[in-house]
Amino acid sequence: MPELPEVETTRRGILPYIEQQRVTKIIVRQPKLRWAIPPEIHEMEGAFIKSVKRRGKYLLLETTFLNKQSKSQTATAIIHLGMSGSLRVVDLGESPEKHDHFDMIFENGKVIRLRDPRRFGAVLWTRKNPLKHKLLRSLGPEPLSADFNLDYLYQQSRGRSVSIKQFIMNAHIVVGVGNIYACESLFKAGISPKRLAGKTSKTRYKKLLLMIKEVLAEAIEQGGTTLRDFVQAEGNPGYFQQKLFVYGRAGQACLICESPIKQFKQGQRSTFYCSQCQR
DNA sequence: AAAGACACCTGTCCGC
DNA sequence: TGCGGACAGGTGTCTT
Repeated sequence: MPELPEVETTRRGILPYIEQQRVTKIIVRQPKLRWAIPPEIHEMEGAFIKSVKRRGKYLLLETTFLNKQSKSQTATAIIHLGMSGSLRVVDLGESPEKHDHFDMIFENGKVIRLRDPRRFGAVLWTRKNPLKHKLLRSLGPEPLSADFNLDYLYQQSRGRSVSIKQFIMNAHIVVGVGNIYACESLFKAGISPKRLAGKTSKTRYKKLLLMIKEVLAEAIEQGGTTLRDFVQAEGNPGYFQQKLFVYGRAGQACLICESPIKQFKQGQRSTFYCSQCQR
């Protein structure tokens, strides 16, 4: 489900309900997600949410609490939504449904509920700096930051034999560019997804860089993309799907040149593109 | 180091 | 209606 804009939309959605709030109870109905939810997650009970951050598609809920020796301690819940996960704000007393695996209940009567039918998501708990966690430490730069710039992107691409689409979807190169936004960015940049990363000119990368930033920023503004069941934390759909040029439009006319949008597989993922507009 | 295949799991849709 | 198969927004891990 979620790419970076959906995760950011979720972050902004839950933030006002939980920042500085105290967790009163943690409920784990199904611990078997991508990795088992660790039992230590119950250390959250009694903790205050100090911040709600995001790194790539990982949500970071930093907490402070008193440990058994009554010493102030910090730990962070790391939450990933996988392909089908969502977090929403519900009121205490609302019954969980089939795939509602995890609840964080707050003193203010609000509940943050994780629903994830496919269970590719994760809820982890770390006392270290979360950015040094195994899953986060080797991630590439944030796409909307100044660290994701032309010199960096071009240098990284040299010597790479993968397609440019797979290259920009590699989280060690840049985080947050999933299948939808990879297709859309390449379309807007006029670049064929089949082009090889290592043989693409700096001029093309300049355009691509701008389009990745533009597409992601706009998708965040629109509240994410709703394909099937994505809902924001407050239960509203995202609106970016109304602006998709190629994703999910195989066989339909290109909105620019009217030639049919093509679909094929790259590294097990569907790619959508216009062979006229993208070279 | 880089690239490709595969794994995890459920729901939905399409063709017969 | 039912059934089989393909497909879906992600990404760590294992093998080459």
